[in-house]
Amino acid sequence: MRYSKQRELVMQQVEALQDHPTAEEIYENAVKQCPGLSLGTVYRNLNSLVEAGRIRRVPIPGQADRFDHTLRWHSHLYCTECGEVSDVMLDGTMLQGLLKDQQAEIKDCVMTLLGRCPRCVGAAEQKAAPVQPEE
Amino acid sequence: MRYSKQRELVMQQVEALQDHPTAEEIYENAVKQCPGLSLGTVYRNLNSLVEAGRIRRVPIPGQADRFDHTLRWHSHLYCTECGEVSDVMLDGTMLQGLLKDQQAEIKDCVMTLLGRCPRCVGAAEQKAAPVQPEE
DNA sequence: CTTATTGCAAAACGTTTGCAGGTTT
DNA sequence: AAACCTGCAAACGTTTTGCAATAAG
Repeated sequence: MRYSKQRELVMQQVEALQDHPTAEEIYENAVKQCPGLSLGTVYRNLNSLVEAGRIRRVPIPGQADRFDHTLRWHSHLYCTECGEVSDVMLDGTMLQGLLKDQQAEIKDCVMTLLGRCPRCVGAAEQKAAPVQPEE
Repeated sequence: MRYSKQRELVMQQVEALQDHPTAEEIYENAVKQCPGLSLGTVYRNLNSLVEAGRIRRVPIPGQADRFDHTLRWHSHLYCTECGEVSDVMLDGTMLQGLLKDQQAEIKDCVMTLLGRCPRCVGAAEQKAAPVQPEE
């Protein structure tokens, strides 16, 4: 990955705006320091930074993705009242307690695991070729 | 909620297609039994069925929402290889073990909790009026 | 008869992409 | 000079919406 002023600026903004900004918010702040910057470039750079593992993507169901400078594993609480997204430190054993938490009022939990299903893992073991490989 | 042929058909399809269908897939199957049905109507009915608690929405990051007839709490595994979405029975204490599961290979976990953050819960307790209430 | 629901088409939304020109190495 | 990166604008896929017509209670 080659250096670019725009990418470093995007990286800086994700670090500066600690409140899980959207691409749009990052753009609005970054364009002040780099007039002419385009939203498309912000999206492209967010994608490469996520791919490079320098930032994390935080998908909020039904809304624009948000981005997070914190790399360590954690969940997010989207407040259905004020719309704020806050960090929730969570490592498995804490989940059960969390769901009964007194402070936050958890109404629902949207969790999607990404990985390979048992069928694909099994297929790879046996033939080193996956079931229905795609793009 | 008034009865409608289209809504019951959508409900039927979500129950029949157990593999977490998208709105598009539900439409393609339903239109066979109801020529002239429109995709907009399918979306509208999926929304009211979710709101009524008769079905569940399953958001897959970066993809179209899927829908699920199972109401009890569970997570979903989106296989990054074959694209299939399967159910994962999961109740807190199982999470830690699951993340080290031998069968499925979990690469990432996208979890968003929905609820009210401590600030909003606190505000409601004190003044019975929330911080920045919205729609 | 009143009002929810429909089909249609247009638009909204977040995001990606093709291209021609500019920047980095 | 080669490859990458940019701005711009157009296009994308998913979902929502305004409207006049239809169907349910």
